[in-house]
Amino acid sequence: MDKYVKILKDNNIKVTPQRLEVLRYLDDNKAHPNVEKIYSELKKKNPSLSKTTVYNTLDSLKEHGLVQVLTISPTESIFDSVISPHHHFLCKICGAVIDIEIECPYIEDILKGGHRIDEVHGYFKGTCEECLNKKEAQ
Amino acid sequence: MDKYVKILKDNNIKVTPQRLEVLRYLDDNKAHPNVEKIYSELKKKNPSLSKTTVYNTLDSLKEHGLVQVLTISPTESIFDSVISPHHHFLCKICGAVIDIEIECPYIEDILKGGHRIDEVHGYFKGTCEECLNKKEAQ
DNA sequence: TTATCATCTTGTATTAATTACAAAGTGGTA
DNA sequence: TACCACTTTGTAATTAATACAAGATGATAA
Ligand SMILES: [Mn+2]
Ligand SMILES: [Mn+2]
Ligand SMILES: [Zn+2]
Ligand SMILES: [Zn+2]
Repeated sequence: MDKYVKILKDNNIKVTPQRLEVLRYLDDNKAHPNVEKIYSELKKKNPSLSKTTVYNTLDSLKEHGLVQVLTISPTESIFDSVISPHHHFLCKICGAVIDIEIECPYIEDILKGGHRIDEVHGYFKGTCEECLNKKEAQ
Repeated sequence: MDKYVKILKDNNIKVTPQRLEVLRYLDDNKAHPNVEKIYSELKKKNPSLSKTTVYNTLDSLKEHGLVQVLTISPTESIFDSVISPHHHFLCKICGAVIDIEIECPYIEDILKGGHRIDEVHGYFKGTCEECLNKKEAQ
């Protein structure tokens, strides 16, 4: 059985071509795309694709814990099919979102508090190495 | 000299009644308000206040490092006049944003990497203690 | 096989946060 | 007092996200 068909079936999500394509796109593109990027890329292969379907599919994948939604950008949600805990860096010049492979060491402490924690996000914002080099070259 | 007048002058921001009121509001209200909250509260005292002015003022305060902008909510920016590094918890039920008094221990390591880091955000999302208790009582 | 029915996709309309812009107001300086 | 740069205000425009209804799809059961 196709890898993505199995993922959807295992999560009791009905298998549709649109959902398979979104899932495949996220798995193949780890560069933290936004909705517009996912939509415009998939629309090349399937011109009748609706942006509403992309939103609905991403909601569904999120509800089943198959993607995480990052709020590192102040203007839009971006999507990450890597579920394992890691941090992110946002370059405020070029907009790139880069993985930072660290994990919050306080989670155990926080979990002892009264709140129930479902998501952990570590965000750094600044200027990426590439943009720093470009600026220096000027 | 008034505390807030001094803050603005020290940062070369022209002193205006609107800016003083925004600054005072943020200093008095640590509950992480959004723009709408700041605007509607200040409009009670100054009915001619424009929301654009609130946006402009918050931008200016942010540029001068006098407030930090949290992107913990997927729908809106929220503002924190506490600049010292601390983490935040968002209750996805009631929307409350609560301070978590911990600091990222990896900043030194990250700073050794190639990116320039200007902002550090630690976000936890889930259900707050109060909402958990309410649910249990049902 | 065919009818039924819930679910999904699509396209459009709407909402809501934010930004753009221009006109009017304000205040310091020459 | 006149000038000028900056600020405030109100409105229009933009844009991400959501709401909604009509048509498509596909599994199930008669
Ligand atoms: Mn990632
Ligand atoms: Mn805070
Ligand atoms: Zn960059
Ligand atoms: Zn709560």
